[in-house]
Amino acid sequence: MAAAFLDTLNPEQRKAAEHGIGSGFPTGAAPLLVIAGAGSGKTNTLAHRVANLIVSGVDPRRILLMTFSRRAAAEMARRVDRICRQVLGGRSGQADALTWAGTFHGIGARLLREYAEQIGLDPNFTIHDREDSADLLNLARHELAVSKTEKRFPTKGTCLAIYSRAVNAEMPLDDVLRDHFPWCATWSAALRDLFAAYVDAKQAQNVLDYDDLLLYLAQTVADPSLAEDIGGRFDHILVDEYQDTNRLQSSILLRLKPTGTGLTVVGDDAQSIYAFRAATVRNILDFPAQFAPPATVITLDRNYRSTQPILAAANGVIELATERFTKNLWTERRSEEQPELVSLRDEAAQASYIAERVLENRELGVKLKQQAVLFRTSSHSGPLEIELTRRKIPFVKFGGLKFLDAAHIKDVMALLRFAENPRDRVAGFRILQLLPGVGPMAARRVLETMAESPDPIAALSRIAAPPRSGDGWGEFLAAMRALHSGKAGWPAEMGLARAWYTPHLDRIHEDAQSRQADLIQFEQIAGGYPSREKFLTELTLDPPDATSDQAGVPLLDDDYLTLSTIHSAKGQEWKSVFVLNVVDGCIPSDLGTGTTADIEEERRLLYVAMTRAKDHLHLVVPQRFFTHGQAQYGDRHVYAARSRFLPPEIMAHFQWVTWPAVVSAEASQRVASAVRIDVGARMRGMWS
DNA sequence: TTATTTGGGCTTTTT
DNA sequence: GCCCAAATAA
Repeated sequence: MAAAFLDTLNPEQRKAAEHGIGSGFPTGAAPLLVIAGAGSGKTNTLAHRVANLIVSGVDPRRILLMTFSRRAAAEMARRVDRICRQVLGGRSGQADALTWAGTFHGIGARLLREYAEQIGLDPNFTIHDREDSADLLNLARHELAVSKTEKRFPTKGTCLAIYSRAVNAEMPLDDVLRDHFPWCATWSAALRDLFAAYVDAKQAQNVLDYDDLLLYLAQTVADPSLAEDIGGRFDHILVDEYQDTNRLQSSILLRLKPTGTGLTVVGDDAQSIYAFRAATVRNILDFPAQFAPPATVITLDRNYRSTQPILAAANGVIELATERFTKNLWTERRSEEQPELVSLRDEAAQASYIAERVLENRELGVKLKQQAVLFRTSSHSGPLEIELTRRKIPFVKFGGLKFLDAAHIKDVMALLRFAENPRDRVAGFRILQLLPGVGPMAARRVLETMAESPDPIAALSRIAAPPRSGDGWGEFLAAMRALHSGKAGWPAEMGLARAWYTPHLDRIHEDAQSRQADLIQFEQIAGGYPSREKFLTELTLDPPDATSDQAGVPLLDDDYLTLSTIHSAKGQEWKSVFVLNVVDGCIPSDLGTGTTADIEEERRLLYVAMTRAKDHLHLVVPQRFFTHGQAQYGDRHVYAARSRFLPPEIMAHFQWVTWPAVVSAEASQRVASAVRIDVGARMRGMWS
């Protein structure tokens, strides 16, 4: 049965798409590892493999597809659907049946709700995001009174990072402290107590944090009969971006498919950039040997994305890595244009350079949507965002601060979550303190009374209004009861929540107006979800990750420039890519230069950024770099050196440019003398 | 007990 | 600049 739709693939891609399909099918596919370099058609290959499985008779509902983000999952489902329609002649609905596509965390949440009864979990658990987890940890921290000791105890954020790494790397606490948090090593015993209290609190409140979604699932499948039950629901499990999974995730996978039958993992060891989240490149490197006989390995090293000079430069960067990588990419896309290494004065010049080049590109026919600006740290794009706004160049920014992190959004989320799960103390603590006259003490008393009762909402109704809470208390009770009853239905409940919150918003925030606009947008987003539970769960696991200069998300047919952290740019590509601040201290980040492993990860980060470009690549090097930790327009700065990942020996891969081009003194003189301004009027204008 | 002010310490990437 | 904790005022 020659499948014509696979003819578009190259021989290696085709091998990956056809592996194990044939004799002994559908249960006989031996484990497969695909090492897929940047731009090697990885997503396309994986989509063809999934489509091929479906076309060959595998029930799509029995395929589990794990991706790194929901966006990636949706894209994969879309492509599979398209291929299936092509092959099966327009019969639709095949890929809709690809019901098990999502992130490890998302799949975990879904399976845990389904198996809750069997593992002693209340299926109505709510999920804490990182901030919530840190807040709960903080409450536990205060109760243990470790915050009062003479020497400063690690902050809640650090505590959570330590906890999270121990869980995700499946490492003992002391090893984690030694390897990653040596300055906290003296707190080992106190941290252990704190984590124990944290776990107790989560269980008493019926909440799970991100790590629990994996941890509970791992514990569930540690039971052989449950593992067989869950693993048996899927004939095939495919995992994308395997280089960015951690030990805990690989444990889950191996317990689901101990023999590796039906297992496919895809990834690129050279693009591993999530070690800070306990991802380990060992997962992908050690994968084949986990099985007997070992997994088949297929390498895709032909790059279809970038021109040869861009690839040569990227290969140059990654070849200097201390660890040898498994492959070098090659391409047949010739070009005369080398990547540019642009040297300029400071970040302000960097911003105008990019604005100008972006517009110039657009004149030449490259739409804004086909261009992107990438950076190591979200805040690095600040000056550029101001410049773009000034020049009215529309942009959307990915990564960094999220919509959901804004205080007013979190307030409304907390109210909804408290109604969903009245035992969720972090949500309750936040909401109660919004009421005038209610502070930490009053809130604590209310929550404690609720916690003791088998029916917390009834208990809440009986509590006497805290002194000085006024009308606020009655209104709060009414809102809580209405929301908890669920009578209004979804998304009407969102309107209810917003109506309750609006007076508080006006009272608390100066800029209530713009925040109110956010909330209206938030209500619209809510309408896209079928229920409150789905809304809360999915928004926590997959928050909208873009912010833009315009109110609301731009329409899909609008043209806009993409600004993104390098991490958030994973898997994407643009015709023209600019990388900001390719300077020691930014790439590598001065915070990430502790160990060799840290530095190597930063090198891969630059490699990932460079390999996003198809035709044009600009690495920008500002010579003067303003340090943070000071007022805006302060002048503390350092003279930055070009990133250590661009040493002299690979400079031949780049074309050097300085900007602005040197102008003769005479010309600049003429420009200066033509300018006339009234400084006095401007001074007076400052006060009128 | 709550609300507001002040001073000191830290400052990344994300499911 | 932002978060946090301690100090101070209501």
